[in-house]
Amino acid sequence: MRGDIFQAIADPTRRAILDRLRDGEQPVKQLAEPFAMSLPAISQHLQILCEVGLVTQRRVGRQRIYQLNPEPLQEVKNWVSHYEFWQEKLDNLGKYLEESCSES
Amino acid sequence: MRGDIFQAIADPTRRAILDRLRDGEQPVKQLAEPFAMSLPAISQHLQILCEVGLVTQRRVGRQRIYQLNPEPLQEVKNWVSHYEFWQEKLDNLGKYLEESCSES
DNA sequence: AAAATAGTTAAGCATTTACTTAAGTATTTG
DNA sequence: CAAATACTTAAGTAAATGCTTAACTATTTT
Repeated sequence: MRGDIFQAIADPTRRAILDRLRDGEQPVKQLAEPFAMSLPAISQHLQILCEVGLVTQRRVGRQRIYQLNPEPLQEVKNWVSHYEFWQEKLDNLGKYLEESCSES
Repeated sequence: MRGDIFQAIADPTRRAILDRLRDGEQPVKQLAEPFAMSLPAISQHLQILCEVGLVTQRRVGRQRIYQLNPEPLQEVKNWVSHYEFWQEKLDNLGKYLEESCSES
């Protein structure tokens, strides 16, 4: 299970594919339908999702059925959760001044 | 606040910088210290983090103090949370067969 | 005012990424 | 068995990414 999960979910198309798979397992063609993109492109995205374990595949006839496996998202959840204490802290502090990203 | 937050946290160096900032606000040089990378590289990463709002900066003398602002991580948390129902569902189903990513 | 410090901005470069089209592999159907 | 279907794999490409070094800006120190 190589590949980085943060990298895997960085691409909006890949996130949309995962979102789609929440409606249930689906063959590639059906999955690809809403995207303005070639089938190979989707196939490649699925490969990447598979490599980090976010999807699994199985064959049914000439179709490949892809299924969601959200378990690797735990790593993301865990990482984000480290910042929740901070969130509260900020909430308690109330509003603060927003600084720009590049003021000379 | 342009830029994609999923993209921003996709890079391991950037995540490490954020992790570091949990210990408190810091000037660039101090932040950069543990990384085997030039100062401009860190500065560029900070720029990207700033653009998605994950850090804010302020000047103190000739230093730029960077501070963590975890609020934008809420978007990530929200997205991931959509998959928690799924997690439970899988847990209840128990173990299932792991398929490979490329079996012919 | 000159030199040092802290950092950014600019320019260039190698790699990776996200596609594309074309060709190949299974499987099923006529 | 030939044609169609559902993909994947391969090869190529343009654009984005993550660095580098060199030059610039702002502030402080001497």
